Amino acid sequence: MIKLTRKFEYALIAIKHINDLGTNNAVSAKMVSDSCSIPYHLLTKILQKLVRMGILKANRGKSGGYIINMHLNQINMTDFIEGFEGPIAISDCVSNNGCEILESCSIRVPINKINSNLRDVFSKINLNEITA
Amino acid sequence: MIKLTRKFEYALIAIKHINDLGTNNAVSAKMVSDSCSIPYHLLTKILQKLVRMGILKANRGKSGGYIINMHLNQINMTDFIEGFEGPIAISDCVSNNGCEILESCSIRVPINKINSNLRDVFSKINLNEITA
DNA sequence: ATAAATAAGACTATAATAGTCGTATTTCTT
DNA sequence: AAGAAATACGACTATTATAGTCTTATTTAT
Repeated sequence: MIKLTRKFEYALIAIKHINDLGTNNAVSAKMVSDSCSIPYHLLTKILQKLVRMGILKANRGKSGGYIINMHLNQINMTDFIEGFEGPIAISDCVSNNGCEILESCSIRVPINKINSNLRDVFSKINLNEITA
Repeated sequence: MIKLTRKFEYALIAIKHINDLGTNNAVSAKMVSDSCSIPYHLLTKILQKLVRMGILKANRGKSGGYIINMHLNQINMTDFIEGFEGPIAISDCVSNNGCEILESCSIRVPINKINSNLRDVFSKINLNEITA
């Protein structure tokens, strides 16, 4: 119900590991995979997404790897979650997506309020607090 | 990732409907099912759980049904969620349940902090605010 | 050239959630 | 006493979401 996906956890762990090894050294997916016990191919897809999000920068080719591309204290968790997983929507009615009883739903308003509260909580936490 | 289960939504909708029809009239599962478009057999299991939680009281036999058994303003969402779905644990490490890298996990502390924040948010919302 | 790296998409496996079905039990009504 | 209408409960199936694997292409330092 309210549980981070494993991919999301892997993303946080990978970011921390890459961040720990310094801003100048590119860290390869293999290194992260070995150090953090994350399945290699799954990890590469996660890292590629983080590159597309602008959080990591990838150096291709031999002796390539990933480096941190943004200041982690400038990325809040709401943005990070929504960039990684899509909109925070505890119920379909929040995003108007596929709810069949939208018109008649009796709890739409409070559900949306809770959703808004959750976004607020996450927006006050920055990535650097997690990878610190 | 952070999404209410449909069962949980059904529970809220059902509680509201039963509450709306008054404290004295028992409301049958069939009535709730028809009014709220919730699959009957699924609903009955949900209602039975709410009875076990003490939120509803069931009258068995003909002309039986369910009535509200607790003041909804005395039930906060943390308790409700945890009674209905189990402990709020955004990650396995929160509950020490089945996480294989618990010892070496680099993000355990901040994850637990976020989990605690979430429980706080939910504990400030009472059931009556949702079914109001 | 070659080795070691990222990129990307198709595919499979597993787990969680949702929904169905059958049967037993209770109790009001007649 | 019988029947109808209700809750109780467990076993089963279907669907969906998540996790993980495999293959191939591309890039680049040495």
